[in-house]
Amino acid sequence: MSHTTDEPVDSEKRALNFIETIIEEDKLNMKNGGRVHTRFPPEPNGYLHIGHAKSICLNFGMAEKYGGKCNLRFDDTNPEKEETEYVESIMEDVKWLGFQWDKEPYYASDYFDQLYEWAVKLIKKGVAYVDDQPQEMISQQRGTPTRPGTESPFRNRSVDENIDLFARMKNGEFPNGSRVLRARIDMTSPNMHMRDPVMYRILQADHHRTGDKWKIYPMYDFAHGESDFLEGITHSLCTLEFEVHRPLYDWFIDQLIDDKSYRPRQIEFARLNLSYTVMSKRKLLELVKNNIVKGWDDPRMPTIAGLRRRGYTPASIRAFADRIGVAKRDNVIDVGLLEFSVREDLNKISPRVMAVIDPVKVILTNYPDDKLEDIELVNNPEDPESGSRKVPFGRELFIEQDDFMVDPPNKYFRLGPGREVRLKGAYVIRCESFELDEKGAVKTIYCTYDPETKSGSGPKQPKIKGTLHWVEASSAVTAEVRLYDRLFMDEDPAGHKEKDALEFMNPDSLKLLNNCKVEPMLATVKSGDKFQFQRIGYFCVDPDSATNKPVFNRTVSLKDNWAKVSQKEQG
RNA sequence: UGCCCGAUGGUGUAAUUGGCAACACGUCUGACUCUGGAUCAGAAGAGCCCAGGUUCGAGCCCUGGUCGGGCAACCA
Repeated sequence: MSHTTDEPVDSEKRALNFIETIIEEDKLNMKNGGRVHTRFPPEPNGYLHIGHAKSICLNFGMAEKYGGKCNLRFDDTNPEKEETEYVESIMEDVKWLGFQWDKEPYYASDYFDQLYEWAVKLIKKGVAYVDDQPQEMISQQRGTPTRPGTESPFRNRSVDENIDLFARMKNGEFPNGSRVLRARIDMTSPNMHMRDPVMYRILQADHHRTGDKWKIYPMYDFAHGESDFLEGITHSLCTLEFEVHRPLYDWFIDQLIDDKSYRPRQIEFARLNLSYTVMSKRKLLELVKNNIVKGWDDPRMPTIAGLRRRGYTPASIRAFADRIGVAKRDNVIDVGLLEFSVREDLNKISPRVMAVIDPVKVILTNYPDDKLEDIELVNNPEDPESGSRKVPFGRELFIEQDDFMVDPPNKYFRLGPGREVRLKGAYVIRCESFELDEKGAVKTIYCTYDPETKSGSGPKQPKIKGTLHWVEASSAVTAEVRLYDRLFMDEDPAGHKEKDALEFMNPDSLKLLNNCKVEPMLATVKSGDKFQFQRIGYFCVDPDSATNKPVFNRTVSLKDNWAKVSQKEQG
């Protein structure tokens, strides 16, 4: 009963998921020679999203865990929707997630010749025929889930006639849509997919790889199982909606291949749903087309490109995929879990910096006018290797508006008239007075500092509850910060029968802050750089940045207990 | 009136394959803290969709329901 080889390296005897259980059984029984070969088979007609990431992690993960291989295969059987642009973005995303496919990417279109040959073989066997009927007629004859279909009048054509017609379809002798090749199975099958499914349609369209070579294209159902077979796939992992297709795939292979020593096995799992977002390509496309977001890589999008721009790390997405598990029941995963996964990773790796996103000026009335001193700050307390840096400190500073209240409640550990607070890494200051502008907003806060309390070296180190982050005014760099929130206000925006998801858009999903003050070092930051803005959250440099004009995307906020406490107090 | 899946704390996933339900996130306490972060310690929360049956014993097996999802593109 011992699993002879390939025990998972990460030890931790975590329970197996149902797919791992199947794979281990298959290996034990030496099915397909005990090999494990999976594949990730996207259609290049859109950008990958977090749901695909689940599938990618699963497919590549199983191959990795069991010492097998995983192919990247583009299911490009519909030339009307597919483009090279998508092929490239998909490859980029898979690599970025940290996976390497076996050899070169595969394409279903590489098999068009083989598929054609196989179709002819099925015709010769008498299990495929050309149907001259229009689409509507075929669809009508298919019946409904509860009513059997009826047979096409062309179903019993001679093999010769079928061969001839199919060849002429291929040669482009017939207009689009005028004829199809169908499998001859069973029009009364309780499984709709077995009711003489279409195998080939006439489509005089240029294909992104085969150009104008083909006038007919195979349907996904006829290409997919065969592609798996041709690549030696052992475990074909896909989402639940293909469960009812499986008998068809098996039927095709059994008709085509007599030697039963090797067969791919399809295993279906439930697709990922994330709360407060939509996951279908169609809906995501709608968001892009209607300019609700700024593109496929808008940081609010659940696309891989969007998450990347938002500041998510590959490791965090892999950890997320790992945590959500795989099963067959419908699920809606709390976005909070995704957020937890980034925080966990970013907490370990991101340098802490000082940034005030909603600044208010503080003047230290007893601090020398022209003096600037260097304050030494630790880069990342979670990572001793990360060292420290110097940040200027002076008489005029910025702190966060939120960190000052004219009339603060008891549990507010920050600044207010007469209150004391520590400036991170620097001194304890005391608020003596403040000044309001015409609108009644706090304009300037006047404080005194206690030179004896300098962080570390000062003789006085009083216990102070509140510590604030700050930025020295004269050296501060002005930055733009983009605060993102969930795109939808409903937990399951696509789950309403009578309402469109777009009715649940969150009007505040993007908040632009143009006058943020950040420490000098951040003037020369690079796109993609990640930081923790002390006490605020994790931020990532957006490609829109320029030297001295950095733009930061908020990846995720820090957990905020004060927000909870203050909310409770308000009732 | 058809066929195929599924049903375990708020969410997701487990249960050595019949022996009184575990883990993660979340929630709540408390400790610690120059990030109200992190970390650490602890707690609450399901009696496993329902009803029968098999069994000494069932979340795991059987039967019948209920509820949820999928299936009727010349899409994938």
